[in-house]
Amino acid sequence: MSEDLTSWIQGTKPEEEKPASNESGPTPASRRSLLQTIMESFSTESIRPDWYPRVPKSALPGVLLNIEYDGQTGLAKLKLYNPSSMKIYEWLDNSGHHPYCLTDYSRSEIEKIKDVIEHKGFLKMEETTKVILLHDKEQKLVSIVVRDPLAIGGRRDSIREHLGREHSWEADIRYTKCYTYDRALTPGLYYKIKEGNLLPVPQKFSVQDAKRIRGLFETGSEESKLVEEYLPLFLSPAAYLPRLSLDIEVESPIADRIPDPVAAENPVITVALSDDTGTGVVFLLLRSNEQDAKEPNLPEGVSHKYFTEERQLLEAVFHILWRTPILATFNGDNFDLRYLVNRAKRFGIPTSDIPIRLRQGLGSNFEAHLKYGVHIDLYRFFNNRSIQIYAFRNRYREFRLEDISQALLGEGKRELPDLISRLPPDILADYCWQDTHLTMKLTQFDNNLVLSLILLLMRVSHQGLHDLTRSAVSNWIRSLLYYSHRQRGYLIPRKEEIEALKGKATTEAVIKGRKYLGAIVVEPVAGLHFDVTVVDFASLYPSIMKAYNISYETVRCTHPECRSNEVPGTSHWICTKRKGLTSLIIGIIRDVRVEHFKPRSKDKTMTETQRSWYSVVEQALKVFLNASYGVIGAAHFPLYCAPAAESITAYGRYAITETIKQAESLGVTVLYGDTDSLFLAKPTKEQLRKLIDYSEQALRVELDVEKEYRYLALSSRKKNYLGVTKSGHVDIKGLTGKKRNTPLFLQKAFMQMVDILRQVQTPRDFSTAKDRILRLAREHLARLERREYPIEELAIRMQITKPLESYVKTTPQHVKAARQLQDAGRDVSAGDIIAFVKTVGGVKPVEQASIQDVDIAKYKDLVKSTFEQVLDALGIEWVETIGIRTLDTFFG
DNA sequence: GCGGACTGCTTACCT
DNA sequence: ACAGGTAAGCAGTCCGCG
Repeated sequence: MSEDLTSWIQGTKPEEEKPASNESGPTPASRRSLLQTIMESFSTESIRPDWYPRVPKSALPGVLLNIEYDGQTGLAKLKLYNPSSMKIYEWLDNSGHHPYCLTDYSRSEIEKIKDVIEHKGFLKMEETTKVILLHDKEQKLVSIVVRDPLAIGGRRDSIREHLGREHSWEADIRYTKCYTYDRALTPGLYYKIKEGNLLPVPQKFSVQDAKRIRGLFETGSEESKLVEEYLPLFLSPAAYLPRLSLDIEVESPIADRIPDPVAAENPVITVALSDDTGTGVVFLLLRSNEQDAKEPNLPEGVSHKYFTEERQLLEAVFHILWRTPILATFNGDNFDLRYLVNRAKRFGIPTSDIPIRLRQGLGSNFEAHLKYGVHIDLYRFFNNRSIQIYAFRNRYREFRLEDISQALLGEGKRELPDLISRLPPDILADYCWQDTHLTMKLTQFDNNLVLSLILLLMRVSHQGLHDLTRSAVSNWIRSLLYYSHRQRGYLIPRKEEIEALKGKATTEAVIKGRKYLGAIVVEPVAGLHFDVTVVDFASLYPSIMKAYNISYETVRCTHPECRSNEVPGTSHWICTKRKGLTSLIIGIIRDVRVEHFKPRSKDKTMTETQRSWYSVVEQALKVFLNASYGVIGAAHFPLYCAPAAESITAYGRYAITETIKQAESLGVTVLYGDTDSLFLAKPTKEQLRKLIDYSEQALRVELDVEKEYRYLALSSRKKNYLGVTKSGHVDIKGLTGKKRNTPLFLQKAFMQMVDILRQVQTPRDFSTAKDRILRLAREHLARLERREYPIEELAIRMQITKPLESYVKTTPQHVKAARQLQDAGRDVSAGDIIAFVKTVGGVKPVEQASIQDVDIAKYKDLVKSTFEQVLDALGIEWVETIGIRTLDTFFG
């Protein structure tokens, strides 16, 4: 398609280039403030700058941030960001690329379909040859090229409808994606505009890293070819991107009710903006009775400005947003930016002066795009489950700015002394500034981890920032795989084709309603165990995909001679003739992560900056790896293939059961295990080595020593244990005391118990620990009896996961409480966490309850079951803990 | 009319 | 809109009970 771009990525020598462009960019300390620079234009320029859009014939290198479709010209539009000048440039496609789809009809057959040939968007037909992976053959197809994306799909009379779905391929890929893949674009890397053309800017990166990574793969292998494509993505430094953050406050006369961003009925009273150098500004609306307001006390570098007219305040904000290259908000998509737009409309500010474009996203979500720059809504990014779990290891468990910043920054929001509407400007300024400041800090902590991660994920998935930060991991993987199909000339199959050819799963899941059998959880040996070694398979499922060549096209392939290559425990077989694409890609990512980036991210001989970069790459790759198996087994995924997913878990079960057998034959007792891990009782070095060698040789998966416990407390419950490592770190898994819905008083009591256990060194120490735990439990039961805890600490906090009215089968307690809140006039929507207490008659929302309402007996039961999970494992009976005599007192 | 046994629903967790 | 497996608590149902 585009020779210049692809050839560079394939590794031909890039043209000479000055190195300036691939520096990480000026750091905040050494450059001028972005916000200040923008505000200097206040006096000389109008709201919307006359230079917008900036579409130069030649421009400094910039990071490719976004790929959009320009409705006016009907062309793909790229946004590039040059960090030194802090300016965005646009580039419109000049290659004549057009939307298209593929069909198996011949030219002459198509000519008979008048609705296609005479379609107003129809341009031309082109013959092309594609590889059909499902049938391992080549096929001639016709590409139908059209003027605009809607001619292909999205309307009732679109071409794909006239061809018939079963005769059209690749007809539901968004045009911006289609363009990205065909032009081999990598968002997150540097490009430049030269004489009107877009050119990649080669990045210099560590020769040593490149050499080491190349060394992981056999010369001439498919892996070694593909890894050349990946090297620039993994190794080019992430640019430092100057940026702004924003937060607004809106007057709201009713307590507990968030102002409606659609109606936008109430005035915007405060807007705070910050840049990454710590420079900030707070705009304040002075209401009539506030003319002698107290001056706000803001940090150095943060100024404030009063407005008496709201319209002027909005216009000042818009003036800044027209010049903002990257804007970070927290929930700006659905609140701040949306509110600003709708509020501006009420004032009659012309649309052409509003720097924000709102778009309906999935569900009830809105998206707010900046017309000039790009907008990251951190709320949406942190809400991404893969980011929460894999990148941030579940460090935050709720998604409010308060929770996330406390967890990641150790700093929270300002406390509100009163309703927003009743606060004087100086307090509002401080409150609003803090939110803006936290939002900025979330993009900066750990060496700009969040932005670097976003850039890496953009590169690997070949998606622009806007889509990347707003879509889930299945989307990222889909994009990665579609890109590879296009690059290699493979036809992207339709979902129905895969299902029709491969069929359904053949095993039966343990859980009713699931599609196939999953992992094995070993029955724990209840009790206290000293000196336990945990071994686990490194990235088990990705390793299996790699080692056993599992992809949608290789499972149940069409070659009769492959049928003998059976998957244990299933009726499936795997291709022996062709390497699967998913298997190839995931295999490379696995090897590069496990063998290169992960060890280096922990290597103490590296500088901190180096380690942090290795760690970013490692985390980004982990996200793709961890989800790669899941998406194949997800029915909505376009490359869904149940037999492939089922084959992966089947090999997983095979690996763990064979390893258990081997351990036992070596004389090692297996105490517990889950999916890819085994807990071994006092194994010797020799036994461990033999076990690790065995899995490598016989199973072709890597087994590593994961950790060593001084002691491990196992109850008879699976997925429940407490282990103390040799270094004194306590691992707690699955225990009630750690769950977020456990009342706070009990979480604290539980942590006190954990602290007692942390100090245990030898079996002898347990009798002291036992006494102390006994006293602890008694103390808390007595305090309950005396109703000493603040009622908030007794609250059970549970999430409403769907709209309240769709709880029709049963009415769980948190839903009862939520309905009471609703009756009292509060909005409750999916995702909200409801805090309630158990009362004698039922439940009450914590806001409506007093300590006297609380049903103490129910809370004692909770204490009992929480403590029991640990005591069980220590061989202590609860009755024994409380003491026979006191039992009557407490449970009489 | 009531309690125990049972199933199903819901949430939060583990890998 | 990544998967399946497990624990826990409660809601709702059925059954037996002179």
